[in-house]
Amino acid sequence: MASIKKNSTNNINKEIIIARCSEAYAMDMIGTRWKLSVFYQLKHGPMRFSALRDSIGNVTDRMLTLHLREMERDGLVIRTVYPEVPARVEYSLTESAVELQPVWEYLRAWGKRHMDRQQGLTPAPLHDTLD
Amino acid sequence: MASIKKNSTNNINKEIIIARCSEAYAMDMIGTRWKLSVFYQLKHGPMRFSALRDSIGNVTDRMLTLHLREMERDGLVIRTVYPEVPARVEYSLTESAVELQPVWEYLRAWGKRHMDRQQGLTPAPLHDTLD
DNA sequence: ATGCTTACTTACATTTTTGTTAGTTCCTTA
DNA sequence: TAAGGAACTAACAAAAATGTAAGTAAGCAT
Repeated sequence: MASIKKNSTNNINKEIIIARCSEAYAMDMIGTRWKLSVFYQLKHGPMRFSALRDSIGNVTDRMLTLHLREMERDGLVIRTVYPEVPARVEYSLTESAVELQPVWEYLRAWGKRHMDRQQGLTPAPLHDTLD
Repeated sequence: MASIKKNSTNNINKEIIIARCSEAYAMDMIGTRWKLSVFYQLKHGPMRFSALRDSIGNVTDRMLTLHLREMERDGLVIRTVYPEVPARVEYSLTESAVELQPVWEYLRAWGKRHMDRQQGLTPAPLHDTLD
């Protein structure tokens, strides 16, 4: 998120998948840590930076900024600066972002169903756990 | 994916989000590099490990194994071993995984629309790029 | 006994994402 | 002149995901 090495195998694989698969393109754009929270908070209208940060909780300024910047670049949020003092900056969802709503709803329902199905039959953890 | 530190801030944040938000739970389970490709390939029926690897292309044995193991643990794929020689192992989608199909379809359409909207108006890259 | 194939595993290296801490800038009010 | 709040940015550190290269087990054919 801070700097990317264009010709790493990692990045090349990512771009190959994205190029041939719009689902992957979409997933890549919406799948990182704080983006879902941003969608969720902005669902009912614009919010300023600090309100967003406080209502999400647990995000640092830096993390929120990084994710918002990516979302802005990707056409998912709009950033509006009001020339007041102290500064007021509001974020809102774009048309495209609003159109993702059905996905969240479906995934929410699916998630609940699946979680229930998995109850009780969850096997041992897959990875080593330190601590 | 190899080892996770239970009480890192990173992991704790992740678990907080997952705990209060089934969409996040779902996204967490389906959002890593090769999983979408696995869903896609297995859509029409079971496949053996090598076929999966070859049809995805660009995956290494290790990466494919890791992702399949997670998906198995998470109730998304079923692993069936046929006691032949050389070994034959087939992977297939679970009910739950099949029920994700609408999501892929929606995201595919959304991805295309959004990609078009973004055409031409793509600003400069967000991050530094080395090389 | 050796080689062959499939489906892995191991040990290690690199890249990417996430987090920590401490600034900075702008203008305003005390 | 100093303090203050909002919205950041910079430098650095840690954790997690991904990739590379080589090796392993099982057992049949040679």
